[in-house]
Parts: sequence; C-alpha cells; structure tokens
Amino acid sequence: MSPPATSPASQRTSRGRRPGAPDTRAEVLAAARASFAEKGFRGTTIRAVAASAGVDPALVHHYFGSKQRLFLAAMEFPIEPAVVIPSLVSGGPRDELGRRFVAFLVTLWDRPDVRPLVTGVVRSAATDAVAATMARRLLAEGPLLAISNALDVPDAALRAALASAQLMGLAMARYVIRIEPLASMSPEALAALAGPSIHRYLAGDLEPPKADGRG
Amino acid sequence: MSPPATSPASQRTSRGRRPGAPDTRAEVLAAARASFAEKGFRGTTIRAVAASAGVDPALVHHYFGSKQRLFLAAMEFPIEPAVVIPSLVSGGPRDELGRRFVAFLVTLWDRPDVRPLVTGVVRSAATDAVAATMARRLLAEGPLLAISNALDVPDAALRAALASAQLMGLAMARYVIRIEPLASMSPEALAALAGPSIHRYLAGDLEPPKADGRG
DNA sequence: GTCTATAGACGGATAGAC
DNA sequence: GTCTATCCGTCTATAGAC
Repeated sequence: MSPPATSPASQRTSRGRRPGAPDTRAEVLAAARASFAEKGFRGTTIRAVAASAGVDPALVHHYFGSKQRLFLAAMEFPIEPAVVIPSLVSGGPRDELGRRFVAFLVTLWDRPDVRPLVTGVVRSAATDAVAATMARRLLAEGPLLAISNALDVPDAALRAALASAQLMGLAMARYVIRIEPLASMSPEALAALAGPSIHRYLAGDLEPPKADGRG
Repeated sequence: MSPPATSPASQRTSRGRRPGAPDTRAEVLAAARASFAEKGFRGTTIRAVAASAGVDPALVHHYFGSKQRLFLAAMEFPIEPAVVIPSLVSGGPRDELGRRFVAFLVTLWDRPDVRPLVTGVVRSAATDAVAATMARRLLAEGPLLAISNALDVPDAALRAALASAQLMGLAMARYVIRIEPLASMSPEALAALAGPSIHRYLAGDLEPPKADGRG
C-alpha cells in the first residue's frame, strides 16, 4: 500500500515521452497487463513479461520491485467513480438507472484498454487475496456503494453487494468463461437484459412480491 | 474423459475400507479437493497434496496419472441435474421457482462436502481452460438449460446463460471474494433476495417494463 | 502398494558490472 | 538505465527399487 520509492510521478498517461527516458517502462506495463489479463497473477511470470516487452527480467524488478507491485501498477483503473456516478444517477429516468449503469459499465469494460484490467483483476481475484480485495473495492465498496448511497435507500451496503455479485457474474460470464450469447452481445442488449435486475438490487423492492409476513 | 485404469470402483463414500487396500486414494482425493478449493488449479501442487494426505508425491501420480486428471477426479459433482430439476420445477408455485432454485442451490453449495467443489471449480475456471469448460457445463449447459427447456419458454439458451452469470456471481461473491453480507447470509435469505432475478431470467419477461416499441 | 531418486525445467529475487 | 550471472527455491513427471 505504501507508494514505492522507485519513480515518483511518471504517470503522464503515455503522452509526451521525456528525453533520456524511453518508454520502456510503459512497454513493460503493457506487457504485464496483457499477461495478467490472460493468465492471472499466478500464471504470469516476470520473465515472460520481460521477454514480451523485449527487456531483461532484472529490469522489471528494478522498475517495480516485485511481482505484487507490478500487478498493482498494471491494474490501475483509469476512471474515478466519484466523477461518473452523479451523472449516471441523474442522467435519465430513475427507473432506468440499472439499464443505464450496465450499459455504461459494459461499454467501459469492452474498451480495448480497459478490458485487460477487468479480466486481469477478475482472474487474479479468484486465487489471489490482494486481487480479491481489489475487486471488492472496485465494485461493492466503490461505485456501487456510491450509487446506493446516492439513491437514499435503506440497506445500501446490501444493495451494493447484490449488484456487485450480479456484475461480477456478468464479467466472468462475458470475458472469462465466455458463455454465449452473453460474450458476443452488444453492451446495450446486455444492459436491457440485466439492467432490471441491477435496478431492483439498487433501487427496487428487495422483498419478493409475495412476502409472507416477515418484516 | 476416459476413466483411468488404476482402480475401477473405490467410491464407497469412505464407509468400510476394504482389507488389503487402505483408503489412501480417498485421502489423496480429500486433500486434493481442499487444496484446489483454496488455491485453484495452478496454486495446487501435487507435492502439497501428497504431504497433506501423508503419502509420497509419486503415489499421487501413480493413482491419477497427472495433475489434470487429479483435478477432474477431485471435482466430480455428486448430484445429477436430471434427477433434481423436475422436482424443482413442479415442486411449488411456478412464480417462486427462482427463489426455490436459489435456496436449493445455495444450500447444496454450503454443504461441507460440496463447497470445496464449488470454490475449486470457480477459482480454477478463472485461469484454467478445462475448468472454465467444466463451469460452463455445470451451470449454463447443465441444470439451467434443463430448467429453461422444461419451462417451455423462448430463448432457453439465453435464459440459461443469464441465470448462470447471476449464479456464478453469487458463488464468487459468497465463497471467493467474500462480500458481506452475502458471505454470511442464510441460503433462504439469499434466495429471497436473488430469487426474483433468477426467476425473471428463467421464466419472466426479458423485455424491461418500459419497452420503447421493439418486438 | 509405496517409496527413493532424479530428470528436466521454470520461478522470483538479488548483486553488481557496464 | 540496462544487462549478465547467479542464488535458491519451486514444480511435474518418470524410472525403478523394495
């Protein structure tokens, strides 16, 4: 969790490479992303990442210190929930919030630069503890909790957890297990199908229609 | 898929160990299950399994031939969907099928002898191809397709896929990522929350209530 | 049926030369 | 900033003794 002492602020989003320092670091990060995305944390080797980036394995250690830190650096998400959530909540009719949110999220996940992050985190979260924490924060304790809080409904944490489970299942089915037709479907079509479930979890009545006198 | 020629039928559920042949094989299988459940396929080593079972690593190879076959043997599910599905479909009011199914499945998954299989398959499916196929068959192409077929609704495959995604998300959230309060919730409570979503996927109207003139 | 021994290969991490 | 060399650990799988 403590920031590494290696390079303080070389986070220019790859725009304008500074003289004297070629983008070797960025190439290593790209190679790492691709490997983590396909093989997860355990399946990724520093040697393979280095080979794919055309550099020496020792250089990867020199830049990132350890495989763990390389993972954290490679899987950093490019969006901030706090910026997006408000416009999502108030960006249309409230009873279509679920559909809107799924469409936004799947469109984001489908982006060529984001998709490796999603599959990398999901794949690694299945077996690696820190990746699991990462996944939890990226969904249940992040944007979804923000949404359910913004909606002013009871049981915000429970709702965020339920929606997270549904969304994680969608990500798993679409990108990892590749269940058809979910894997090849357009974000909008998927949103139309799964949106109502997300909506019910986030803003709907959590008691089933035929409640038998409890609560 | 072809059964190994090592030992034909030593599957007595550990009751009555036959003379001359101790239940070493069963102990190895139990150790393998536990390890696959916690660390997935890649994280499990034959050496660790052997040590945990108190035998020699070579013996594991002798019994199962390879790590792959050990995995297949250890993750074999004890239930047959074809037997359970009909009683689930016709075992109560149809509009509560989703709740009934989730309650049944989560109760099954919670069983001490089944839970390792669930986590083992899910964890391994994230990074291993054969485990992913296994997961697909255990859900979307197995019981869920059977249900959606039995319900006589259109788009059976799509419905099975959607329900699978939701259920896989629940399994991931409850057993792997451990998102609270989902992880500690009773099967019935979870069924009351997620059942309606499953019901809509399997038997409900897949078009959102406010359809805008399509179909 | 169970073990020893070993082949054959790959892994993360480090020290230090250039 | 980049690489060579290497330590020390890991693993699956096999051959063969007992």
